[in-house]
Amino acid sequence: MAHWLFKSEPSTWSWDDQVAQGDAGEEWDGVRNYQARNFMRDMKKGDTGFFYHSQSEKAVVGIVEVIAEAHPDSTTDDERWECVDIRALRPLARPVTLADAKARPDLSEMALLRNSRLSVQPVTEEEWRIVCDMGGVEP
DNA sequence: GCCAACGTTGGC
DNA sequence: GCCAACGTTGGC
Repeated sequence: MAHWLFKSEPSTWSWDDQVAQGDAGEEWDGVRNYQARNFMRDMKKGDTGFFYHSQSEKAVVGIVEVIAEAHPDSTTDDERWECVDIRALRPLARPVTLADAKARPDLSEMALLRNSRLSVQPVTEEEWRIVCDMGGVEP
């Protein structure tokens, strides 16, 4: 099972919005970047990911699960763009901030730190365990 | 609010 | 196919 990171501006789509969708989840639509789209195409049902708040908060706040694999993005007729569906699994006991992650030498290779503009990113098994541990949540 | 980094577009 | 111009994102 692979791990990922989904980035969102809380003012546009927040963790609370995601939680409100319950187990039905929601499309991760609106992505218009090939790299991010390609990562979504690689996702499998049951993969898990971090939900990251950009802008004001800059922290991983929750864990989500992929519940539907890549399909056309309903917000556009452009067939190039696809997205997955995700649902909220559980919040982190303590959000892991960007500053927290930067302070960890063992997270220095994380895509979040190396390419801050990528909105959907892969997370390695090791990074997954470290961030879950820092956040006080079961991996 | 600014600016650096990066992706995309379009002219040649 | 290259590269300059432009737009967007996100950290500070």
